[in-house]
Amino acid sequence: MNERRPTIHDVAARAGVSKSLVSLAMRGSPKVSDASRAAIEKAAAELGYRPNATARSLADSRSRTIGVNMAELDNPIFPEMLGGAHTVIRSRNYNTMLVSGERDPELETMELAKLLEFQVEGLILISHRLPAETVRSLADEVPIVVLTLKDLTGPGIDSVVTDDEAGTRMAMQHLFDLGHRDIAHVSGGSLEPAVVRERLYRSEMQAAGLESMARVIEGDLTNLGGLEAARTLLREGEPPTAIFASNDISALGVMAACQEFGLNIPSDISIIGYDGIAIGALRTLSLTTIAQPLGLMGQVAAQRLFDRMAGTQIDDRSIVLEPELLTRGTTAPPRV
Amino acid sequence: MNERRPTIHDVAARAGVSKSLVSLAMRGSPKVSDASRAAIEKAAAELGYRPNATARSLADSRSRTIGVNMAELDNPIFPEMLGGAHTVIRSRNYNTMLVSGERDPELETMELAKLLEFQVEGLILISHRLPAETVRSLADEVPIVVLTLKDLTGPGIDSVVTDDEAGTRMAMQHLFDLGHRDIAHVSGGSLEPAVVRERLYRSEMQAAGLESMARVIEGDLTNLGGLEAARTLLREGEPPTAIFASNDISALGVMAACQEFGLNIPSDISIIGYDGIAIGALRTLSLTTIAQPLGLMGQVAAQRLFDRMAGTQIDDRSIVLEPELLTRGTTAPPRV
DNA sequence: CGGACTCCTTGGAACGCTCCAAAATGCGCA
DNA sequence: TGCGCATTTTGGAGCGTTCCAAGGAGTCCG
Repeated sequence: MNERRPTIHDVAARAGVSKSLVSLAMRGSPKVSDASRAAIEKAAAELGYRPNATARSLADSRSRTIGVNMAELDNPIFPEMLGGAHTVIRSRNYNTMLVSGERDPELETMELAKLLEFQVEGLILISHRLPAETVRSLADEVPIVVLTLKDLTGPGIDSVVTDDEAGTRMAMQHLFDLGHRDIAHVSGGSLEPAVVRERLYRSEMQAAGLESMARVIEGDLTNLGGLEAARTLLREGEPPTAIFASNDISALGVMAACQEFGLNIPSDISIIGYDGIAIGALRTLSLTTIAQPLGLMGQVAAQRLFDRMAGTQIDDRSIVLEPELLTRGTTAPPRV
Repeated sequence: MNERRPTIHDVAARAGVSKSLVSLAMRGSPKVSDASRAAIEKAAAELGYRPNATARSLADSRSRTIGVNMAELDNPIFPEMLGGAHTVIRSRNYNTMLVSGERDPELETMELAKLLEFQVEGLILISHRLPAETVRSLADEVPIVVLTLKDLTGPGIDSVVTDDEAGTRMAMQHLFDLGHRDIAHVSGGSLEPAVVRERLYRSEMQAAGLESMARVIEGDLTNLGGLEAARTLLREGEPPTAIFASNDISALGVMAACQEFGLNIPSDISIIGYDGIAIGALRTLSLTTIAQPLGLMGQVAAQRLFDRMAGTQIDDRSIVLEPELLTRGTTAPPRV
């Protein structure tokens, strides 16, 4: 491997100028004469010089790095959001430092601490399991944007979510429009978006005068959870004509259970999910769903962060994006 | 937001000791007396002191950071590998800096340059589009582990792959064992693993005396590519009894095409993929496949990198892991 | 009671860069 | 030729750590 890497001094010596001038030249300052610039560039190229970003960060106390936390890698909505954020971060010439807390709050706290030690200038939490208090205290040191959860507020904290109430209404309306009345819901546990979706499911059923038909089976936003929930439901007796699942991967589990019970989708039973994960579009699955603009959410989150960092005085708030109904192959009118 | 962050000096002043002693204490040196340690810890806690990793990196010229490049986020095998690598990196108390070149060699080169400026101590390339020469010159500055491609060798470069020849043989053997003879292959373009799989498909057909039945339709490792390829194949006339697709996401496209043509999977036609992506296990899909140990590959890659960084004198080489046949629901004996 | 240890503690240099005030250079013009 | 001004260039201080050689404080023993 290499010996010591060339520094700005080496370049300066070789080009016959001072280190300060090299520094200026490397950053493209207009103050450098053409002759000097040429000499410096030549020397740098010959030496294979690479600026040391660590030293630079220290000197001007800007790390040009954004920290991103992703609690779980296995639900594809998170990598999709990451992709969006990443694009914006890169376009600003910043770097992304990624950590993952693996759903363990303690581990997560440690990982975030490391990010702060690296002087990240902003933090994006793509799903997290931290107590609100912890997040608030982090926000004291660096601006934070939280994705998918809006209940968490405080100085320096923004959130980017989609309008889950509207989305759920769209899902229910779609089923109502098709003629469904016996609609069950596979819920998603106690995380905020799942709670909202469940609440709206109930209120929509009620508003349609179908209160008595409302059935909620407990799921957990995983494929297996959806499978088990749907099995439980279908064992109970008369299947509903449609199932609204709290998210897409659990909807896929629901689909599997229906097939196990010999139900044809969508002719015997309709299924609608929530999220709009890319694989749902696979022809093999063709899952009707309420799509969140996942990539866009990531982008907006990053943009917001940069706004904050620029010091623009802005209110802490939730940015709410609109979901969209993607009508695909798993929903149809109920059998008459 | 915060004012100036407290530094080691502030802690020292408050605890009534020298900055050097604080430095020692922060790193848990046994040389510090209990009394001093207690005082320092108290002062640090009161001030909310956080060590500055940037300064530390500069001082001891170790960034404790690994750079990871991921050319594409959309094939789920890459996040799965990332997860594995991530676990190991974290367990060594290192950080992960993630970049993505979006399949654009030029962009990729720039992103990698940034990583090097940040003084990453090692580089993991989870898929990349760089010319061999570029990678070799990077390897001159920092150890590199390349995932999924083994043709790239050179000083300081390791690779982690699975045995694609063995895997393809397993796939073909599985189909032969079921009684298939008319087996087609949806290929995957010119990237190394796809090329190997195609070559082995041909040689296995030949070895089984089925040379004349071998049919290869060009795919590109995407869902859509698989769909189109299978459509082309099925339009041609008599469908094969089985299709071996070069990877899982294209296999899912193949499945969709078969369904379009009214073929029942697996009773009319068997399909086998390659990779072992998590969603293939979804009950709804139940894709038979040759699984690569994706998470493990990431782990091994990271481990290898740390071995290198530790300076252990080791040969440049490919680490070859074994694939595994996952018999699921898309393969069965051919209709007689 | 002095010296030799051991155990703690310390200040200063160094890491590679940016920032700044000040110095050097060049140029036009009287 | 000399002066003022704009343009380039420079050395030194500083960013927050770690490392190191050296200094102080005890302790033990002869």
